[in-house]
Amino acid sequence: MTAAANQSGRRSTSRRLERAGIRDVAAAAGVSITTVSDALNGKGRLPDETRSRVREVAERLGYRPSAAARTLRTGRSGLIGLTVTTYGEEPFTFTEFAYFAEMARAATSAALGRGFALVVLPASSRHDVWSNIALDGTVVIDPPDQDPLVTELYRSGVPVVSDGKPGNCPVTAWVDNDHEAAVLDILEHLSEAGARRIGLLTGTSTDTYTRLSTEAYLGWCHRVGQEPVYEAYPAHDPAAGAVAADRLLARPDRPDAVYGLFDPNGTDLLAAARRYGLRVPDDLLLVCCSESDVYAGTEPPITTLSLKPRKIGTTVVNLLIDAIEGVDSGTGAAAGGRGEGARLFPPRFRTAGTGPPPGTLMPTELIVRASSQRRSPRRTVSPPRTPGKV
Amino acid sequence: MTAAANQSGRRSTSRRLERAGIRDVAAAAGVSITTVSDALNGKGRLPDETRSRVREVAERLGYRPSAAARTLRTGRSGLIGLTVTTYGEEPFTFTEFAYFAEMARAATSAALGRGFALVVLPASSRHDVWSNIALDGTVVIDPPDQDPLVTELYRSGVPVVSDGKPGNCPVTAWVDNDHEAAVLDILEHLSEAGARRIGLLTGTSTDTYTRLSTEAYLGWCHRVGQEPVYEAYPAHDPAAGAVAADRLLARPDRPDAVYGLFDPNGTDLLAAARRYGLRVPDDLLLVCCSESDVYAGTEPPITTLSLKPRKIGTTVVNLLIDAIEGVDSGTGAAAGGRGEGARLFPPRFRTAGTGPPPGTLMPTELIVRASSQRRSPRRTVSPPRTPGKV
DNA sequence: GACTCTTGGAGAAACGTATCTTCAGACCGG
DNA sequence: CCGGTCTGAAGATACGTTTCTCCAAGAGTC
Repeated sequence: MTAAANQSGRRSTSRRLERAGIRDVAAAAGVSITTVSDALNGKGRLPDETRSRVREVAERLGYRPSAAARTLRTGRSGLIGLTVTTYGEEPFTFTEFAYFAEMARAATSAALGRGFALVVLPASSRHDVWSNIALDGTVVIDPPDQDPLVTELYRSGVPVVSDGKPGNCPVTAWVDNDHEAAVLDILEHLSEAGARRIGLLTGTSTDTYTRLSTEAYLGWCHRVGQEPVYEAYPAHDPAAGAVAADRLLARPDRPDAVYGLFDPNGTDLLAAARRYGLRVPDDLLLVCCSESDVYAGTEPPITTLSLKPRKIGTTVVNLLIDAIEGVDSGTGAAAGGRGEGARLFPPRFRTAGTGPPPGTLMPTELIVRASSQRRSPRRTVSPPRTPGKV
Repeated sequence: MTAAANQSGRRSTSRRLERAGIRDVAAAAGVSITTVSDALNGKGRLPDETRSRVREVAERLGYRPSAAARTLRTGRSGLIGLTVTTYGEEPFTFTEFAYFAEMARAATSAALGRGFALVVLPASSRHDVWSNIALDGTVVIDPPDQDPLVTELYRSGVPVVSDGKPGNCPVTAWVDNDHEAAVLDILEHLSEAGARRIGLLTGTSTDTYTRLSTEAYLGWCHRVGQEPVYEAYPAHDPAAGAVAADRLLARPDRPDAVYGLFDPNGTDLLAAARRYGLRVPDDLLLVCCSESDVYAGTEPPITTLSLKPRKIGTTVVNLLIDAIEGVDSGTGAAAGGRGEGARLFPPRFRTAGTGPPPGTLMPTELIVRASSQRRSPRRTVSPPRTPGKV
């Protein structure tokens, strides 16, 4: 009795109803484990006849390779983390704003298309959950400065791509909109529509989006010679947004045009305007940043800035997977092919060419509707800003 | 030279920069890997001194246990699949409707609280992606009849809990609203507000929600003696929804009250009413099913039915994890502790007590606003229907 | 002083796959 | 007839844990 036969025999007596393993397939097909593995994965040198026979047997037995074993062996899980930011008490904002929802959807779809699946992981989740999952890489949305999580992941060799230009933490790559350009575009658009004093509804948090947008506004005010007129509120609190919108329109130096940085600002501003008897767009021009199409149906329809979350999600995931597959093939070839000599120059992961990580800027889209035009409404689209490496 | 020393020596010379493994920790702490494992996992019998020393060394080396190895050994990945339905061309609806978004958020949060993470997997995704992931269980949203995916998962021993009463496929458990009761509630509410002829805006798809709701409406019409007045459209197409809303109000037998089954119906109906010069609620009473709070701010505010997706998401996940942990401890004890004798009664997974899978009905909430009341608006909440096992 | 318990911990066997290495035989030119 | 190449496939090892089994030494007991 050979060792193999003994093993398979022991298996079959001690556990009956378990899932079929590769050994069972091998035994049933009368070949070795190696042959089964090769046949199923399209590797090795096997005649087509053997290959198809093995496949057939595997199918018949309902064989499903163990993902865990494969991951352990190959070092690849096919899993990508999707980190979502946490605001306040609520577990996480995920889908709080349409932006996240759209972005996550596109990211999931893009990942799936390349054979990866997404694991949703709030940044606030317990460390043990994080480290209990074999991730090939991580997408992180708008990491705060010095994010310890990102830093640890990056240091432990997991590629990290961020949506939103990262502050101080090292990432493999990042993707963001050109927020400054977008804000300047809008301010210019409002000025052309006749605005004399443009106000801003912004947030109190320190994420990149809020910061860059606000700075762009303040810089523009300074250049143009307008006194800044803005209200800031905690963006995660919708009720605070309504209050802030009201406050903005109640000021003695009430603006005649407002840009709101967050999704629900449009309706809030509209409601506030109504309360103060302001007609939009006649007395007040309105633009807000939103991915929602409800603003096409409001009275009047409101001009919105889209950050194109779908494009961003897709790009982020593709960059990440490029890094995952690139890293692995690169070190694999260098370490495997060379032998002892290579030790003099230990392969550095992703550190080759130390410099700022490559960033990509994505164009935004201004969807012009009635709320920001004093003349007849007409729908235009801003020319796409050329995306470029930075 | 002991075997262990030899091994660790070989390791350290051949691979320098790799992550620290449990062996490295053991060597550094001067103990065996068993002790390290026990110390870190709180098992075995070890004095606190040893435990803390090992923990400290592990911390110093930045040791992170390999999730893949752990999963392979324990058979548990800590991963739960979240299947989302696919409509039409788009990859998947996930977050298309606020319902899904809320439900997914609650599910993620609940899972995380119990140490599990969620993997988002469209039902349409390639089979190889599914089988490449080690899932401890799956949440499936509104599975169609005879869903092959669900059937295979269930048969291969993976617990499956569905959101939405499943048609013909076997599941471990399911959770759903009492859609029939909810619709009857609304029809009654509208009747009390003075409606003489109630119309329905429904979908053409065959999912449980659409089917049960429509049937409840038709049954009610039959009982009350009203001729049904409804329009159906493909729910995944927002444009078709607007058209259907228009069509419904353009009919010669125009209803004086409408219930819309899908989220955007409220605004669509409002717009259509405006087009036909109908005042809400004076000429037309309106209710729609939605989780969005934009309907609190419309003119007039619209009464909505909430399906309480958060509760459903939480419940679904908790049921699933209960099943996961229950199953495992059960078979583990039976198979491991008994030895040969147990073979006479092979452990059956989740089949004990063959009958319909346990279902849970969750109460819905009717948020009454101005659109469905002819008198002064007042905000009430329907008494929670008693949830019960079926 | 022989005995049982208890404590602290080591050894080694899985878990199920992928892959590196080896090997037997067929084929082939000289 | 013989060394070499090519084909088809088997053996063995490693991936990094967890856990079952077992052992040595000290503590208590009669």
